Amino acid sequence: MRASQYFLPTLKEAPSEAEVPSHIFLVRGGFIRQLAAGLYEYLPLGLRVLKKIENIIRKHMDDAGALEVLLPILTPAELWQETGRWDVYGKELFRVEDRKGRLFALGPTHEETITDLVRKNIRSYKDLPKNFYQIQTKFRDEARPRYGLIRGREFIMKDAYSFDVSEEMAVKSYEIMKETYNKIFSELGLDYLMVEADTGAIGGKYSHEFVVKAANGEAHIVYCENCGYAANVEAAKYEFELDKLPPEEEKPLEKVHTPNVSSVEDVAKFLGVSPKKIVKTLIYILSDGTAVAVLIRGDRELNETKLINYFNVNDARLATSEELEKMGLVEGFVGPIGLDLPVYADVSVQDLHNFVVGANEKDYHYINVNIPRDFKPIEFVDFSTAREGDPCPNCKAPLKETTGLEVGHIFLLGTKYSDAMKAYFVDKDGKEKPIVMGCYGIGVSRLMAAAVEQNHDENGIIWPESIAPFKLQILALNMKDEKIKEVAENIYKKAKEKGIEVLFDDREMSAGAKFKDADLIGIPHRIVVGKGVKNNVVEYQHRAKKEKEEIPIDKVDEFLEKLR
RNA sequence: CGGAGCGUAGCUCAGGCGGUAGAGCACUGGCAUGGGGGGCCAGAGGUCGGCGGUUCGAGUCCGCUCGCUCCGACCA
Repeated sequence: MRASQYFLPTLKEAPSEAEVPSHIFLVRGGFIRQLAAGLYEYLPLGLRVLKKIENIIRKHMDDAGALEVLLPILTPAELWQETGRWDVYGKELFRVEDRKGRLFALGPTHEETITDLVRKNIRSYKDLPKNFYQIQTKFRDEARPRYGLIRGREFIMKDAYSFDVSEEMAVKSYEIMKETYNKIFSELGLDYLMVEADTGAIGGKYSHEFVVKAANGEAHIVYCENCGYAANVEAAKYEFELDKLPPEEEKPLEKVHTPNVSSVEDVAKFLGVSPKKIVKTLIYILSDGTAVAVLIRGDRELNETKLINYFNVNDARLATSEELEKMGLVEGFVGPIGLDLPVYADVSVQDLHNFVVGANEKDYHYINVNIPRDFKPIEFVDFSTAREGDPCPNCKAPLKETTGLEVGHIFLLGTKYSDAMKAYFVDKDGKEKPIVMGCYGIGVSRLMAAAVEQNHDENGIIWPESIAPFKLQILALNMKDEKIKEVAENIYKKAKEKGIEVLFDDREMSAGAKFKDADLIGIPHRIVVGKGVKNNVVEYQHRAKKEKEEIPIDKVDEFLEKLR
């Protein structure tokens, strides 16, 4: 491709709305443009990268026996109502109405559609297993789109759905996808982790996330360098047994005056005790309307995902000040003793002795509280958010924490959707059974951003070889110099003949501008044709490296052969 | 959805005391150049996000509204 005939609208300055490296460089390099919040246009250069990513995914999905389909973006509301997600999915679902007033959703994911297709067309165990996938635009009306391609309202996703006769077989399908995903992310050249995850709104029995390590990532991960355990902090088990305080003899319960002292830090300082001996009492309102009290040790953070999962509700939120007041509670001094609410406790509170809680009275706390002498929680549950330094649930070594971008997520769904939508098959024994499902997503457009987050320097992008828009870039530094032009044209012709994807910068611009553009765009291999032609040499440089190498013009052919 | 910031040329931004708008880069034509966004000359480009109000007069003041971004909540 000749740069003079291509479309390279590169920018010298970062657009004011861009904050993170991937957003800045993808816009500056002429890969994407923003149309509106969370909506991006893919320019020719950007689309080349996107297609490369898609094709790597496609190749591995096909190898794994998955079958590509293409489902409508519009999905009838009735399907969403069947599974109940028309209401559960909330405002994130883009809803549209046709001329007759029939409601549709712009698909944010396609469990409903694919399950409908399967229930209408698969009747027998002989038709199973099946795994269908598609690569398509998805729509989610994000409350806060951000970071360019990392979180858009319209984005490209590869979604796959497996259908099996039993959970045992579904686990096999799941394991095949796990392996396939590892192949895909390896080939993409990314530094990633596979982590245990929560299933969230998609639901299901268990799931794994694939997370690309990145400073700007929204996923919080703990991992163990010793045994390889890795999990999203939302899903990571908290190994409290190793974090317990030593046993103590019970002291008598005492109410103490703590004027204007309510936060854990303040109470700890005021009473001269460790935050580990203070127990927070949090009042949560579950989405079914019930209020519960949840206790957690002062140094731990409650994990709402674990709370929601435990109570099996759609949502949970902290009670507001007004609600606390209505219940007769004093904000900042809430405690479990004499509390007229169901009390649950995080495991961090188990076997804790002589601790501090609010006294349900302004400016008073109880000290030397002990379970079960002073109160008794209904149950001890793991509600704690995992964090750096916690013991690994497998091997007890201290966990490390990191942030990353979730680029893939696989779920063993079980029969959640097949039950709701009556997707049944007739088994060998002649009985009708629900099909057991799994679903598997990859954020294709987000991957493009993730690759840049992980591969850039101060001058621009350094594309991994497998997804670079071109493999080779030729810079002719002075197109008015006949010799330079001739040599460059010749190399370009040869590279094309060898089937190398090459971008030939034949534009009539200053040399400096060409170098800057080349660095920004980040094509891995670069041949510079400049004043060296007088000595019959051209220069080779890899985008990721500083060193330059001189190649005699008559050896260029061999050199290109190596690039093939 | 809560909190904050910002909308002026294609891009990045200045002007803000009310008196009819500027820079750099980009763009067009020309010249000289050609190894890291370099130089010179000439030119084109704006209902100052929108609506309404105050005023003789509004980019500037006031109200509303739309858009974009950031922090948080939420979310794959």
